[in-house]
Amino acid sequence: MASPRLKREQSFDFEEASAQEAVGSASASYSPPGGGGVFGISPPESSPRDGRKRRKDRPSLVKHTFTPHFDGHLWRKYGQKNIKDSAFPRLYYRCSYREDRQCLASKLVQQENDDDPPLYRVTYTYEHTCNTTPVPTPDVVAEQPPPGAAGDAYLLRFGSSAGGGGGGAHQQQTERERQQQNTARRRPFMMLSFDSSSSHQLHEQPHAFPPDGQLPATAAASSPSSFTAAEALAAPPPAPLLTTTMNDGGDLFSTWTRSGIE
DNA sequence: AAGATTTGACCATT
DNA sequence: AATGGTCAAATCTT
Repeated sequence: MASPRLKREQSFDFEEASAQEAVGSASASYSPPGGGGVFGISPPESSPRDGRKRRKDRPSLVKHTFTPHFDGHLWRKYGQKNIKDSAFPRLYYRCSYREDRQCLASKLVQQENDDDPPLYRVTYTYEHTCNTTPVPTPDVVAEQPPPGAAGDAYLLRFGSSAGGGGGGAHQQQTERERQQQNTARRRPFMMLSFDSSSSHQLHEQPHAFPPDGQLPATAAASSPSSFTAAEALAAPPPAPLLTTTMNDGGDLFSTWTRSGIE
């Protein structure tokens, strides 16, 4: 129509952000058909209409992080939608090389809390086939491998991507966000260097862990390198709930919930 | 000017 | 029917 653009006031749904969003959903976690990469992703096969594919057939990996934009890959935002069950909108990103390398990797970023260090739930879909060199991600995330590969094991990665080729790929999105949001409340990134030299990162959590929950976080302190599910398998907690808090020093905060997909 | 982002609308799935 | 996800055009920034 003649209306170039109707800037509609985006009235956010102030639903009081009740913490009752998908609590203990009986939805299955998702069962990947075959083995693949980290996601156990299967080839896209055929995409008649492009995009609109069955959400059920898409492998997804849910992660929690404070820096959803710093995962070592370049993403291009292609959409935003407000979810009914969430007080914050959901951001849709796709690999910047999607057209260049047909990288179907995509991710959904959704803010869960409005805490000082807001926690974002990132849902990765498909794996990167762009063959790009991921940059080190100074962030702490909790990965949940698809069931079937190793059962209900989780994978905690602290500052993953040890490669660090230094491709010099600056995150344009980050700059963009800073200008647009300009929250001025965000403190500089937390450089979490899990090195054996310093042992004051993962411990002294003010919050009490589950009685029987042997949080790998403690073990992580001992294992500066990447923490593998194998370690966690040593003592699988009865409750699939991981809650890692960070002390006032502002360092770490991991939250993993089994109800990733709803 | 090009690329990236934003917003609205359409469509697919549930 | 409702929600979520994606596409497309327009807009903005670099």
